[in-house]
Amino acid sequence: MATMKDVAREAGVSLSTVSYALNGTRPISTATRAKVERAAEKLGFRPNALARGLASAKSGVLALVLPPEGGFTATMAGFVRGARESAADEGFSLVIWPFAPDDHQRVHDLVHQRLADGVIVMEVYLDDQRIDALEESGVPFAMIGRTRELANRAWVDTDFAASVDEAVGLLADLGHTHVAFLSHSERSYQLQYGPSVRAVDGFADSTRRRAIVGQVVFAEDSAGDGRRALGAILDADPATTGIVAMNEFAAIGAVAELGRRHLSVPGDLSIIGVVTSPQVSLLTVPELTRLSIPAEEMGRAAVAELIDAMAAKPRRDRPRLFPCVYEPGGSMGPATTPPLTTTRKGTTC
Amino acid sequence: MATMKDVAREAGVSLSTVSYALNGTRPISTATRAKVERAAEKLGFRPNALARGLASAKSGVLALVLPPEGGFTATMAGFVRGARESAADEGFSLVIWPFAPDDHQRVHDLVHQRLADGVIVMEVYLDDQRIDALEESGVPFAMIGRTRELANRAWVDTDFAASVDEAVGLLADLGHTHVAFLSHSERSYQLQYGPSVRAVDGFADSTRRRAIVGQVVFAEDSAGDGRRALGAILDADPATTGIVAMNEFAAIGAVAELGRRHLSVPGDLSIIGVVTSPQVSLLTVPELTRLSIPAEEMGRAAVAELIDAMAAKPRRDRPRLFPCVYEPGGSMGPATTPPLTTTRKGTTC
DNA sequence: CGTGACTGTCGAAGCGTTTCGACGAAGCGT
DNA sequence: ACGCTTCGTCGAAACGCTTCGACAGTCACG
Repeated sequence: MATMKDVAREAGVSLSTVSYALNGTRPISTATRAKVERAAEKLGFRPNALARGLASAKSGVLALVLPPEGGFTATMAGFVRGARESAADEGFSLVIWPFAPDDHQRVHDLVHQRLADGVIVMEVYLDDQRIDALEESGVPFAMIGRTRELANRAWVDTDFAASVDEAVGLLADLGHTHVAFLSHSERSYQLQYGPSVRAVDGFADSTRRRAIVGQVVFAEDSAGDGRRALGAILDADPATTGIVAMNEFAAIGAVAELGRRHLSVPGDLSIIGVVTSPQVSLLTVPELTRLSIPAEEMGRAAVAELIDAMAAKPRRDRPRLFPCVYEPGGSMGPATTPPLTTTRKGTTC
Repeated sequence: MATMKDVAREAGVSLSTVSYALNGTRPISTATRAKVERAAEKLGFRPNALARGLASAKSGVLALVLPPEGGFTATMAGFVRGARESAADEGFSLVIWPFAPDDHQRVHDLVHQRLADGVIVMEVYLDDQRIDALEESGVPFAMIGRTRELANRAWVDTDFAASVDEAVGLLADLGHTHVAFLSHSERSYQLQYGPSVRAVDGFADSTRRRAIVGQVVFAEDSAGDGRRALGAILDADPATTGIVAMNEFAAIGAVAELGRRHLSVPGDLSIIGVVTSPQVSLLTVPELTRLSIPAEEMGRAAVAELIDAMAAKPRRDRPRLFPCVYEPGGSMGPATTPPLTTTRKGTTC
């Protein structure tokens, strides 16, 4: 491994000149810079990140904290891609730290060991002690998602209310008047998981404004519970012709259950996924019509917010609330009139 | 941030003594060690990882290289959990680097910048230039998966042949004589993606030995193509009563298609997943009976292999080929005799 | 009681960068 | 032709830790 000293000798200049030439920290004549660059190239010089970090008190690394439990969805992969790209543009490298949500101690440690200059935190709850802890210990951070209190915190988030409202609107335009919302678990709502709360509340609001008969059904993230949930929906309101599904795993079960009941999608019932990852929609037939999270864009934005926060300069004004993107599938159609209540009754029992 | 100098002053000993006391690098009297530890505790001392890394020429970090495309499955999450755990036991922290498979240049750079002492690489192909490149540039690494040539490389892998054979055996024991293998895409096979090749070849071998009529069907990783594949299977051999499914996404479609054809699982057809992640089996009803990858265990083993490789000491002897673990679901039953050829014919057209 | 082998501790020299202050050499206006 | 900036470069001091060599004490042994 060649060091800067080697480069300096090779180029016939001093150590500091090499540093200035390579980083552009101070003006250097074109001739000298060329010499230095040639020498560095020739020796295959790679700056030692540790030494650089030690001297400059910054590591050039941004960390994305991700709970290692329960896999990571295509959406998260999108965040990562976007964040990595944008971090690279700004001269940072992005790493992922696999920590459980409540492991803020470890995050704190690693940051204070200078293994990262700032962190991006995902899966944020409305009231999140992790965030409080990070803030208190002075770790620069940005959230994907947001806490209830936002005072000066850096964040980006999906616009759940708008997305759910758009989904309800699309169904309404097709003549649906009885619509159900297939939510994540009731537990996630009670724990004040931001997306759950905001989407459920947004749905209630949207249906009220649009004078649509709405119901919310909670389900675990599994196909099995999706089947059960579908039964619950039809039992509660047999006139239901549209489903807005945020719980994509349950949605798969719901579609399967419709098939079992000889109800067709979208002939008898329309389903639209909201805040879903594109990949999961491939797991139903027909492919789910959906409003997907603009994950890469959000990842990029999160890095921008973080960098502004680290610089402690006032944030540049840019969007941080992202509406979902409409992606057509085959699961939406006009409402059946009159609702096939009889057929359903027949198959339900 | 307190430094070691502060701790030394507080404890009334020299800098080096603090280092020895905290790291156990040299014998230190119990009294002194206690003093130092108390001082460190009182000041909330955290060693600066960069300085430590710079001085000792090791960073204390292991990196898991993971392609950020296409999400990451519950299986990968398992690798990460296991690897993290075992890394922590050995005094390393584990980070994830989101790099495309062919980005070995970046891996090389980061390692030579001393941002990690070694890397674990996943998703290895039988002939993999990435691995060649890593080896050539002297980066200590271990593979989850394995190349064709293994000369002295560190690896752990799933025992595909054994797992597929076990699945075939389970079906055979239930009386199934016509069994299909639902594989990943033909492209992955042609590109010599290790798991695809080993599983397909293993299936051919197993059916031959067991005198079972076997067929291999390739499918893309989507439910839609799984439906198509199911049709292809029944067209090619209407007597098929068992399916060994390695392609879990396609398996979901296949199950759905069976439902559409009024064929029941496991009444008419049995399906067993092999080398699957537990999570996906929740996406079918009935839940898929499966042989799952012992992901956490493999993650742990990979770290052990890597650490041996870094130390350049001969590897301790331990298993590195892991059979899958049987997890009962509801998708296996005795073979129907005689096969319901007629029913099938009726619904197929 | 001297000798050698440990023990426990210290001081200092790195590790490979960044960055501050200094200092000649030009270039400018007057 | 004179001082005054500005430009380009250098030397040296950090950054916070590890680790080598040295050196007093201790202890057991013959």
